[in-house]
Amino acid sequence: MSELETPFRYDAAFADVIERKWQTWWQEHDSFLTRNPGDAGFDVSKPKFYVMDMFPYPSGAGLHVGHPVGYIGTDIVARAKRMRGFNVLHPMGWDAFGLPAEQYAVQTGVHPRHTTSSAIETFRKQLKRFGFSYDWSREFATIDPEYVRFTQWIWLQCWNAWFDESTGKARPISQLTQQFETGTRRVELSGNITKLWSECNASERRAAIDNMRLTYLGEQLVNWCPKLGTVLANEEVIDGKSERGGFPVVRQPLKQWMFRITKYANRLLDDLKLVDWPESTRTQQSEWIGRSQGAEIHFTVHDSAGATNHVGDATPDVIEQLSVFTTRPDTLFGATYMVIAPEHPLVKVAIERAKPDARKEITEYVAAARRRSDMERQSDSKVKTGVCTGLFATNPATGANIAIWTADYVLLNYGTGAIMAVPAHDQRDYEFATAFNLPIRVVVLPARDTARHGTVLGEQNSASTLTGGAIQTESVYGGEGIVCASSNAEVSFDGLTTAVAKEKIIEWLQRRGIGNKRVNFRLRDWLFSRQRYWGEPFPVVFAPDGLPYAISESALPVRLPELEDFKPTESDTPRPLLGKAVDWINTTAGQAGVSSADLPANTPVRREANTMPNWAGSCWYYLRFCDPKNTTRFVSVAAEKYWMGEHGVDLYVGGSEHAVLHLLYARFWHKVLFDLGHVTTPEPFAKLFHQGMITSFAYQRPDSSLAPADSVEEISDGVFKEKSTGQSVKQVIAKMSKSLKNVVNPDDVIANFGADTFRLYEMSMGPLEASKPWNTRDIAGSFRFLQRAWRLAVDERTGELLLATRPNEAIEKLLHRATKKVGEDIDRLAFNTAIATLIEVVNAATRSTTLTSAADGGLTRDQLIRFVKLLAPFAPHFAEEIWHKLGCADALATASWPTVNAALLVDDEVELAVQLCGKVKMRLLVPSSADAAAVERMALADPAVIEMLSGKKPKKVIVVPGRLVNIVA
RNA sequence: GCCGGUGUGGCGGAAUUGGCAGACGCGAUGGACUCAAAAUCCAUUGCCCCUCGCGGGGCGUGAAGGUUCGAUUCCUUUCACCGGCACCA
Repeated sequence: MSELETPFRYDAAFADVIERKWQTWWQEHDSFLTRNPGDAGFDVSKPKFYVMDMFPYPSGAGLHVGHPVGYIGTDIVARAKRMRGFNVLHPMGWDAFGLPAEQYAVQTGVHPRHTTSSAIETFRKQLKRFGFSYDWSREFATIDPEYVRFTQWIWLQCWNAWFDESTGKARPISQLTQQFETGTRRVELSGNITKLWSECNASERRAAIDNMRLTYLGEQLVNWCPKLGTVLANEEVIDGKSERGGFPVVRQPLKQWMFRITKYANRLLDDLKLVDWPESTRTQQSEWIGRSQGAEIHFTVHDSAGATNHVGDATPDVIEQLSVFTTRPDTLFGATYMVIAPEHPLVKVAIERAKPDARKEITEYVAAARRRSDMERQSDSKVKTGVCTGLFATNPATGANIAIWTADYVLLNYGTGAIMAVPAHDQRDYEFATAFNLPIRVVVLPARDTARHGTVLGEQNSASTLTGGAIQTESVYGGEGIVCASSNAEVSFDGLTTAVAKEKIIEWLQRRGIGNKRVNFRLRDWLFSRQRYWGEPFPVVFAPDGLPYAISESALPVRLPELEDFKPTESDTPRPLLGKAVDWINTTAGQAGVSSADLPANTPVRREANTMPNWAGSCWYYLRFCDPKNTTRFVSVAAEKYWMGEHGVDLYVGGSEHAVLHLLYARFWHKVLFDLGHVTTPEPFAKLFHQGMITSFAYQRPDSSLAPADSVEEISDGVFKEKSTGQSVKQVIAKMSKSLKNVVNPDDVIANFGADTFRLYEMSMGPLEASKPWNTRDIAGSFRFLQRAWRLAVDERTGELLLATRPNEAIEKLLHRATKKVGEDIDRLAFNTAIATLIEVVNAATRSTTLTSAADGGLTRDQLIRFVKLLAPFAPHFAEEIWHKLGCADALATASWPTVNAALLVDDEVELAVQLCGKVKMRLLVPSSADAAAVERMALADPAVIEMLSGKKPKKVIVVPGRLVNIVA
């Protein structure tokens, strides 16, 4: 009945109609088509703004309410920037290679291409329903052959480049060859031998070059599951068994492509200061890179525990050298034993030399350590395990004979895979030493305890009393201080501060030729091979001699072969799935596209059967968006220069889970491209922002297990009971998950309220960066706001505009304030407060309107135009509908943002709080022009203030103009 | 264990640079309109106390201290929750 009376009411069905109408209209009018420099209609005079989302991996499950959070945020920014006169690049695409599609193919036989393209269809359709202002003409997926072609091209750029340490930059391999040929650089062979290029044979020359390329073949341990026939990620391995199926997993070496990202460690670290990123993300990256300064020290290893207590005394049989990296060379005199990683080559030597019992013990320990995943080895930090190798080393400072142990708390891939253990000054070494009764020697005293002397402590950690004073060793002193007990016949470092001692000891080590200064990074080279089907093939083949040859650029892209069956085969040795494509693997150099200058065309070759990881496609997609249709270059020079500008992408929004890997890998590729002159900015992303997670309510039972949302009912406000048992449960916040039945589908929400309401709701939930619980009950607030705004502007009975004939002064002021506030809030991505401001405008204007005299209240035509512009970035369909009702023919998208009249931002009078000793007692109206002295006079003259003071003399009066007066009496 | 983050009404949150704590929304309560309901509009809504009422007072931003005329904001200690993760030598 009411629907008959108000056919133009803003309800879900009406929202659906206008939203689809304007989405079609925008598409037909190319409203969001972005022109590149050189295109017809490109406006050179406008500044650029490149705002981008982290593109999604389209999963079969479709969009989740968490996906749009960031997309709505960037869309608001994109729309506001357009209205402020920027050329805006706002693209969307698909990260489309990935494991889920391949696993689905294993189960069903459906080709990943089909799974992926139907998931893309779903995602695109769902995203389009939100009315995002993407330039859909730039859409692409990382699986598109033209995109793969340039992903492979970038890999070839790395193949054809080397890192020149002298300039700290990548350069083309041709320049390296030139240096060799002219003799400016000698060829380094193993064992510190160098040769001239002319003295080298062909294979030495080839090795010299291959050893310098940014991408190289390296042997790496992988978690191979013979039964599943696949390599597993660390997280997929539990207790040495596969997560799926519980089959045994072995760590096996495998030759794979690597990137020399470590060459860029310094630049990746230093350039973090060039970008406007969240501090926490920059910290995470810099900790991941993990630069630490210290020394490398070489110890001599022998297999006798023979007494060699003095420097230069008896020289036992020296077997090997053992190098360690330490950040605390100043504690060398305190090194009372050494530990090597179970995978360290020296362990093999120890096993060979050990007696049968010991040999068994060591072998078993190493085997056990190898079975444990990295995660496991690193998580239980309390219990230290290890075995003595039977080998000994000489501490070069004390001359002492110290035992070499192996323990899994030392990792092979950090530093040299070996440490000198200083139990008095390192927590882990201390725990290990006390567990195995190893000696502890104090060599650093906190600065204020310099009167004490250090010496070798007893075996136990219990307060060891020493001559000259007690040094408590229940607590390890890991800080800096004053060196003690650090003298030998040659030198003394006693009394020096930690910083000075470090320098002096390194000098001494260098003089003796047994150590040097070294910077170490935690960052490791990037393993870039996967034994999967659904990834980019490498543009490389192997000749009969086993050496790799690059496929020439003109032969790109290398396409994946068709496969019928995606099931991996059981195997004891790791092998890539693509090995099944026998006909594809075996080809000739000519067919594969290797230049005949490198290999004769009829040479039989084998294709690389590994594929690239998921990261490859996401490493450079922001560049492709600048010029996605280019068939001759990965991006045109002009488009890259214009859209990337001086600092790169102006705003990049995505989840903080990508804080390290994706964002570090993309920076690395970008820097390589920068060094080779293909891009113009040193960094890809100027400003980064992480949107928060959308969580959901979950219900916790008294035993803290969680009950599915659909099994719980709300008895009264905030009181929940489980339906089946009647047990009361507590409402808590949890991640959305299928098992908890608390996943919200955005399609349902849009069907019930419309896309504009959805956008407003997600943006008003709280700060964009915060994680927030979805609460369906609250959506009504955003919906009612739009309904109220609609009624303010439009007669629900007739559909005609309701316009005031004269402006209300208070509303005019409010509108100017709102214009300023909304603009500023969009700039700082504070959309929740911007929306609150818009609500205030509507509420104020609504209140001044009575139902019968519309013409006197509400907004004037001019005010409504401005209001609709402010609302447009948030609720674009709604705004566009009213905009066109107002008689405007062009798209609201490019209308100009309203200007603020500064004069209307100030009031004649302001209300100040009057405080007595910091407590608000009353309020006082003063002219806003009054200065501090005048305000003080007025306040003290106010009768209420005089009464409040009751004769007391004010000691001090603080006036904060426009805010408050504080009288201290 | 370490690092990072967050704690503000019944709920989501606001307070941008040390200056009136609780904007805005949800929920709740009362009223108007209606035969009635929905919708809408109006009012109230941090907690506690005094008061028939008008009013008035106290407490209050996880907890305890500190700095300051003044602290949600700065400092110290501490608790809880969330996220990440390394035994990094």
